Amino acid sequence: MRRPVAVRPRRRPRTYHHGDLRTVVLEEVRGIIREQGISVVSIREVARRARVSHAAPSHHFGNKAGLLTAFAIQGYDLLADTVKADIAAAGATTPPDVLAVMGQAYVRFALENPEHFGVMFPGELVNQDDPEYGRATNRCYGPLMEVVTKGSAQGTLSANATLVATSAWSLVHGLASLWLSGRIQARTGATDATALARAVTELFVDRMLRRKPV
Amino acid sequence: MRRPVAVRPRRRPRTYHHGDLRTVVLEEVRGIIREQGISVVSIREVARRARVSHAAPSHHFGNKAGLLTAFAIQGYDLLADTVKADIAAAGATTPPDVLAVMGQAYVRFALENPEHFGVMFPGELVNQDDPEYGRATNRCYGPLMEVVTKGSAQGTLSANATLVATSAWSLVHGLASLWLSGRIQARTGATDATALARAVTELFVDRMLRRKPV
DNA sequence: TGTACATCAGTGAACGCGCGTTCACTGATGTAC
DNA sequence: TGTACATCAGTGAACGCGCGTTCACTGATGTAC
Repeated sequence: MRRPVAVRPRRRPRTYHHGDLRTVVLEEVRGIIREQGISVVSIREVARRARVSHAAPSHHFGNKAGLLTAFAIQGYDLLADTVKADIAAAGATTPPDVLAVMGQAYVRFALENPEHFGVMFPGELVNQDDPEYGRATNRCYGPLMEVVTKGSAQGTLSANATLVATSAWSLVHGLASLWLSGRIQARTGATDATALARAVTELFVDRMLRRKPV
Repeated sequence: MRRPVAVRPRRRPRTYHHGDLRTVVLEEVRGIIREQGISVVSIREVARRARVSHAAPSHHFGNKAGLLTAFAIQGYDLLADTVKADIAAAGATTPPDVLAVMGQAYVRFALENPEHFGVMFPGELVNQDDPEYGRATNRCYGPLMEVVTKGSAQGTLSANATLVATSAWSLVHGLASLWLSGRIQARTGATDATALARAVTELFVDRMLRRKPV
């Protein structure tokens, strides 16, 4: 079975040690969700796609909850990176501008990574006690709280900053969720999610954050 | 096994025909989700709780997708009823007022029926081709489109009414989702969802719908 | 440069379980006469 | 009021399947000397 001649040609004749199995397994999780849905994710299916024995993923992630927790953590890190990069790219500095960019980045992340987004939020699948999980979520919420606090102190955001932050977050989260479930397209005929996200976000910022009070 | 003397005391010695199995099964679906999570829902578990053979639910719903579709349909009907009742109770008549009430009713529905809410929106579990499903969702979206169209024609809602409607829907959907996942409580320390929903909705209506333009 | 050895990553077999679906059946109900 | 019969609702056994987890193991790697 381990002879150089390939008895099972599709079986990778590579080394015994995979090299980067952890990364590959997380990619396969994503692939399964994208192609077949989250209910199909299993340790055995993921191992099959990665061409390793089904005990190998358990070796890395402990159990199924550990696997999905790792996938969710990857999602939070990616979200934090996306938001950070977009703020830098837009050169946004004032709290209202930063908030507007953050909102669009949030939606962009969800649309580009629906597989992660769908695992990060229901929460039922994930081991929320994992300290890495807490660290990763803090990387996302920290910047939001920071900008809201700053804007509140400066007076560039209205006094009830927490309420505004909650509204902003709800707005973009709901927009992303409804778009991903296909409801918005079905009901409004919209086809360009990015344009819609920009319109919704800018409307919100203009009206709610009084960027240019008249 | 069917003698009057109860061999298995917990087994209902009732009639062979259950009488209202369909209703009971849907209640058990709700119970399972509430107590153990949606991943635990299965035809066999639902049958166990209803004290019938596991073939009985299949007889009513065809298969598992049929069961969850029926549950989602029940949710949409309940949502439509909730919104309708709240509008009537509030005596709202102008489009902005109606929209504000609808938003709060949407959140109230989600908070009071998290089990249904969680099945209605992911969509992966549900047979969306079911004509009853289409009917039930139309009962929900119809009134929203109606009030937006009316307000747009009257001029009581801003011209880009579809954008406002999408924003409103996203806002309350996101608020409900994030609250149910526990994120908002964890991050803002809020404890009263109803009060928060009122505050968010009223802020939105006041700023976005220009009820009293200054 | 070579060797011994500890550590690590992945294997493969085994376990017990709960699941969805199907099917011939049977008990109960209700309707026609 | 009684009877025959069609229809309906629920039964119980059987099927094959994929799953998560565990465990003794083995091949590969890397480090100390």
